[in-house]
Amino acid sequence: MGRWEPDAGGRLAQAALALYGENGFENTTVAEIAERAGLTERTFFRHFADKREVLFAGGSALQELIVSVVADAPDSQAPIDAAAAGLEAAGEQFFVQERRDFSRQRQAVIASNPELQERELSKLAGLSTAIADALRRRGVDDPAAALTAEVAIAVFRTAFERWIDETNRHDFPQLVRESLDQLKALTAA
Amino acid sequence: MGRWEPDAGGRLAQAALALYGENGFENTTVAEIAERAGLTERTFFRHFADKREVLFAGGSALQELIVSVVADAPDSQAPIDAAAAGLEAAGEQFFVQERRDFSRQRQAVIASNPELQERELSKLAGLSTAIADALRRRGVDDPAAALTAEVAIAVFRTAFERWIDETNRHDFPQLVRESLDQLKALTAA
DNA sequence: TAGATTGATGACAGCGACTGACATCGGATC
DNA sequence: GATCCGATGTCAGTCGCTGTCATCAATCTA
Repeated sequence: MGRWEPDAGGRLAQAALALYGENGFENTTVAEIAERAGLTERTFFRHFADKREVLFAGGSALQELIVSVVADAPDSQAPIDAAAAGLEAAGEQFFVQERRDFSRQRQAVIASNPELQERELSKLAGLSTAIADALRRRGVDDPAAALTAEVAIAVFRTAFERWIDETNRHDFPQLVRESLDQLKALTAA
Repeated sequence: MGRWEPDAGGRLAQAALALYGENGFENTTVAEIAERAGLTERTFFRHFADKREVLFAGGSALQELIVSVVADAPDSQAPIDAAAAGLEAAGEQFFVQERRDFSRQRQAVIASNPELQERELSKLAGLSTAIADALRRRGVDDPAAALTAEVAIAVFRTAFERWIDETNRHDFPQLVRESLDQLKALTAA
């Protein structure tokens, strides 16, 4: 048995999401989050750079997975399809049925606060440049790489919104494919 | 003669840009900005919502101009061309030769600080939705309106980067047209 | 013209996000 | 068994930002 309860970061993230949902982001203090997690405010800032980051901690693993799939895609695959394959793979690992309620709650919190929306935009921009870099390493040149990455982000957002939707019955990879097909049809017109 | 020196907001913005450039955004306190402008910290926050916003105050006028041009574009014009016309008009009014140094300095400050980059992303996202709304009012339906707006933002960013560039000799509207043409050629391939 | 009103600013107290420095102590290492 | 290490606690401090009330020149009003 360790000196402390395990998974301090996870407990902090869980407490934060719960409190942000209950009282709103701006009405929640970091001290309250830490207290619910059985820790101190100082420890919160050792695990997360700031009060917003606690909602985006999982993003780096997501990004790494997408980038690795794009990097390992067969050469025959078109850039946009390689990027979409990355999104599908991410969906299979991160956006699964059991996490839908969590994702919904998290997204509701983000949607209700401008500071959190700013951070989300920043994270998506970072993901876009990471995908663009991966495409360039595949030999795609600019500005095609950057544009393809931005389109991929648009597909990702669309698919995620649909996946979150109450009435949705499809899984994330399928929604990625549908969104991508619709986009292709649009640009073909 | 008034009770106070005129243009308090302008003086604050000027002092802020200078200090951010001299010492960096995070090493500059709002009290310092206010002092250089001959005002108090409290007054700063009456003119600007927060320490970042002082660099983005002009953005609303830019957005309004772009939206109005998009709204008044002839019906015969394709959505993307209407959006581009808005960007060109904005360039003629805001991105003129005399302001190039100012824009460069401002952009250098933003580029050197993540918080400011977040705010800029947020402003561009707001501009994108405003353009998309204007296009919808012209009868463009989704998702074409949203996608066209995002493409317009990409064109704007590209044109702005080139306009800022030391070696550039072209004016902003021309760079908008060039960037748009390159983008069209890309999607046509 | 005297008095009321307005609007931009100042003064001040206070909260909360975030940081630096140092102490603590169970577990791993040698 | 001594030593080191790493996660946490404690505490003081800075700074962004807000609420509240006072000030006072300009302007309006009776």
